[in-house]
Amino acid sequence: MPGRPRTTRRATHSLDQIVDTAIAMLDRDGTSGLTLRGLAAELGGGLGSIYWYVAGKAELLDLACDTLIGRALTADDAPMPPMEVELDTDDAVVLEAAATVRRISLALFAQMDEHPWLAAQSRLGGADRPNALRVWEQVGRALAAMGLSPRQQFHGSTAITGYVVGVAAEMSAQDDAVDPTLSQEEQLDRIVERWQGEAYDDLPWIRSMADQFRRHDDLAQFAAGLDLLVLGLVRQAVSPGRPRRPARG
Amino acid sequence: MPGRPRTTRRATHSLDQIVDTAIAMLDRDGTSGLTLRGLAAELGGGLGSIYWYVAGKAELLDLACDTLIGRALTADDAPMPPMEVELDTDDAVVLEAAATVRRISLALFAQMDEHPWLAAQSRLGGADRPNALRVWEQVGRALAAMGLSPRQQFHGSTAITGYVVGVAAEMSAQDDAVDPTLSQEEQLDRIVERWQGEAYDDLPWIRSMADQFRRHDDLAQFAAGLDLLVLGLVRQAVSPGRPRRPARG
DNA sequence: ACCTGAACACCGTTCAAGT
DNA sequence: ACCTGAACACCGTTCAAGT
Repeated sequence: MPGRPRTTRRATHSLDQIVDTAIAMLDRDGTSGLTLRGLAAELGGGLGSIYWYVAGKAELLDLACDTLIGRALTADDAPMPPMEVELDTDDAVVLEAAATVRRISLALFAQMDEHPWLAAQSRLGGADRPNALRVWEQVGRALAAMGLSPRQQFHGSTAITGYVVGVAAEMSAQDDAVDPTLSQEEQLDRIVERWQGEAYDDLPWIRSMADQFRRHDDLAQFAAGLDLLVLGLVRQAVSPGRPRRPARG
Repeated sequence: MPGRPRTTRRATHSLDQIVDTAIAMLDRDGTSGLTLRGLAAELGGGLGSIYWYVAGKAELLDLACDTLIGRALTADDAPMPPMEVELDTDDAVVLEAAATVRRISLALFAQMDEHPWLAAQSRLGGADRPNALRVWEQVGRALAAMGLSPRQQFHGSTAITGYVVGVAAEMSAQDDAVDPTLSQEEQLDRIVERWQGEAYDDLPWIRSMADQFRRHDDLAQFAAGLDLLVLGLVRQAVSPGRPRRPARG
C-alpha cells in the first residue's frame, strides 16, 4: 500500500477527489464502467498518477464503498417508514435499541438505493473497511443493549447486515436487468408482460404477484423484511425464562 | 442468443460439459479466475467454439449459477439444523409451510457454501434464470399456503431470498479475505489477532465477539437468522384478528 | 513528492476460414 | 453443424523517466 499524501503542496489530485470522481463514474456507468483510464481522463491527468494514491482498482472500490457507508453512519435524513408490526413490549431500552438497528439499516439501504453498484460490492465484514466495521459495531452494541446473549448478538448482527446487503443487491440487479431508457412505469409493465408468457405457465404464484409488483415500493419492501428480523430479535430479548439483561454503564 | 445444439453428431463439446467445466474452474479459481481461454484449454478445444454454445461470459455465468440453484431445488441431502426458536403454533399447514421455506433456504445455502463464488453472482430475481424463478415460486407458494396476504407474501419472499443471498455472500467474502493456504483454525486466529490491535480500540463490541467468532459455524449462524425471519412470518400468519387462510385445493 | 505515458500481459469478443 | 485461431479493442498494472 503506497503512502497517503501528507502535504498537498504540488499535488494536482487528492485522494478525496479521486474517490469522489470514482463514485460519480460508478453511479453513471456501473462497476464495469469504472475504468482507470476513464478516471484519469475525467481527472485531467495521467493514468499512472492514480497509483500514487491507491494501490489499484480493488482498493479504489474499497474506498468508494466505505465512503458511502460512512455517509450512512452520519446521515440523519434517511427515510424512516413506520414499523408495521407490533413489537409488543414497553421496555424502553429494548425499543430504543430496536430503533437504532432500524435506523442504521435504513440509512445503509438509502445509500445502496442511491448508488446501485454499492450493494454488490459491499462486503460489510472484512477489515480495511473502517466504516463497515463501525456499522457492525453499532448494530452489535444495540443488540447487546437489548440484553441478548453473546451468541444471539453474534447471530443477530450477521443476520441484519446480511439482510441489508442481500435485499439491496437483489433490487439493484433487478433494475439493471431492464432497459434503462424506459420509464419506471414501462419497465414494470415490461416485466409483468413477460410473466404472462407461456414460460411462466408453471409459475402461477409469480404471475399472481403481478399486481403487487406493479405498485411495489423498494423502501417499503425492504422495511417489511427488516421489521420481521427486528421483531424476532425483540422477541428473543423479552422472552420470559431468560436472565434479564445487565444494567447499562 | 445462438441456438442450442439439437444433434450431437460432430460436436466435441456439449453445453452441459462446458457449464460443468466452468463450475469446476469457478470453484478452483473464483469468478475472475474463470477465463474463456482457460476454459477452452481445459476443454481441449479452441477459444471460439465456446461461443457457439453460449453468447458470452455473462451467459456462461448465468448458466453456471442456475445449474447450482437447480441442484438446490432437487437436493434432499442439505443439512437441516433443528429450529432453535419456538414457532408457538400447532397449525399443521403453517408448520409445514415454514419447514418448506427453511428447507429451500438451507439447500440454497448449502450450494453457496460449497461454491463460494455463487452468492455474489446470485441475482435470484431476474428472468433467464429459470431455476432461480422456481425458487421464488416455491417460497411464494409456501407463504401463500401459510395464509399470508398477497402483500405479506410479496414482502416475505423478497426478505427470504435477499437474506439467503446476502448472508451467504458476506460469509464467502470473509473467507476470500484471508490467506487460503492457512488452515481454518489459523485463519480464525489471524482475524481475532487483528481485532486486538489498536485500530479496534473504539470497536469494543467487535472485540468482545472474539470468542463467538472463534468457534462460529457458518451453517448455524445462517440458520439462526433464517429462523428469525421464519418466526416473523409465522407470527404474521397466526396473528389473531386477521381473516383465516382459505382452504387449500 | 508527485506526475507522465509507453510498454506489458492479459482480457472478452468477432469473424473469415476451415471441416 | 460445429470448430479454429488470428485479430481487434479493450483492460489493470508496472516502471523508467520526468519535474
